Formats: sequence, structure tokens, C-alpha cells
Amino acid sequence: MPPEQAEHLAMAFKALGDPTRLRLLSLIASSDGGEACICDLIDPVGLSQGTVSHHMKILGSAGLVTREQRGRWAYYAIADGALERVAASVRAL
Amino acid sequence: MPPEQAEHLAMAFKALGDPTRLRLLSLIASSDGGEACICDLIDPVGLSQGTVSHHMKILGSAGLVTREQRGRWAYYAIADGALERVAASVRAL
DNA sequence: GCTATCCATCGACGGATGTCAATGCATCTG
DNA sequence: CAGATGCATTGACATCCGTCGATGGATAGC
Repeated sequence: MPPEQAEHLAMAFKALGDPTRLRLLSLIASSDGGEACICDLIDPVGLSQGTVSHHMKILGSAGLVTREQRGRWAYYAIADGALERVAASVRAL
Repeated sequence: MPPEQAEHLAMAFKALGDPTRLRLLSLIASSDGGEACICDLIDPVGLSQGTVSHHMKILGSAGLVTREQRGRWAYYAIADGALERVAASVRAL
């Protein structure tokens, strides 16, 4: 694998390499409507609001979640096909 | 997802979240016989012997590779079914 | 308009991580 | 036996990462 592709793929895996972020993804995936706002996620993971927002930004940068602002709330959802793409990349190793 | 499972899965992704380790896995997977010793990996990745050994230890701790000592050489191979298990966990999110 | 709520960002801090050079330990070879 | 080879481990160092508290901006409700 060329170093440049390794760098890009590693970025996605790094985003998944934190237990809190995996739980956030799991929470969103099992939420009603497949989406959740930050305020819904704070209590389940037991971290500060700023930290949860930070994690969601990382997941967003990795293309794993999408963000949609509706009024005061920011709704996050699993990006379409993102998990399937990651799974395929793992198998392709 | 329970915190304990998140921790375990995150460990696998953390191991995959480094470009050097992805290249090491790729090198091993495409090696003759599906295995390689440390000395085969040093030149392709361009890092010191100690660093390569360190990375292989992390991949081993994550259950992604196996290690078999034969004489002076330590042969590493992709652990059987490891990548499939990780991929399945991703889809299950 | 004031206040409360939701969120992103900043600064700071401790701990984890990637790397190297050096050392030590087995194992092979002469 | 003596030297050489392959590997793991150690100590040191710079950098990155996860977390918090505090701050500021936007939006809704009174």
C-alpha cells in the first residue's frame, strides 16, 4: 500500500480508535430516526458537553457522521454508507 | 454498545490507526507465504528495527497478527479471521 | 429585550504515542 | 569458542490526544 493511501486510511481508523467515539456512533445508530443531538449524547457517555462536541467534530472530519443544524440543536447521523466503506477497507487489507 | 466492548474494539482500531502499521499489515499480507520477519519489513517502511518491532507488538496485542519464532527469525502473519471480525463489528454499529 | 438553552471553540493539563539509539539475549556460523 | 545476526526491551524525547472548565455566539421562549 502506498504511504499516501495508508495515511488517509489511518485517519479514518484513528477516528474509530477511541471507545467514547464508538459508543457515540452506536448511540446515534440506535437512536430514533437514526439521528441525535449533542444534548442527547452527553448523559449516556458521561462526559462534558465540550468533549462530546469535540468527538463529534472528529467523527465528522473522518466522514463518518453528518451534521444538520435545526434551530438550537445540531443533529448528527451516521454518514450514508460510511460504515460499509470502512468494513470493506478492513477486509481489503 | 457496552463500554467494555467499545474498549476492545477501539483497541483494534487504534492499532489500525497508524499509517506505518497499515503498511506493515499490507506488506505481510502480500508477502510470500503470507508471513514476514522483522528484517524483511525494516527497509520497506524505512524505520529503525526497534520501532518496527514495537509496531508489531501492538498489532499482536490487538490480535491482528500472530508471531512464530523459527530460529533467529520471528515470523509474523495476519491472524486468521481477525480482519473479518473487525469488519463485522463495524457493520454491527 | 432578557434570559435560558444548545453548541462550538479556546486554553490548559496530564497521559499516551511514535521514534531513535543503546543494550541485552538467543541463535546461527566460522 | 568467538563473532555475527535477528529480535525485544529500555530510556529518553518531542508530539499528539482526551478531558475539563470557561467563554462566546446563536436561537428559542417569556
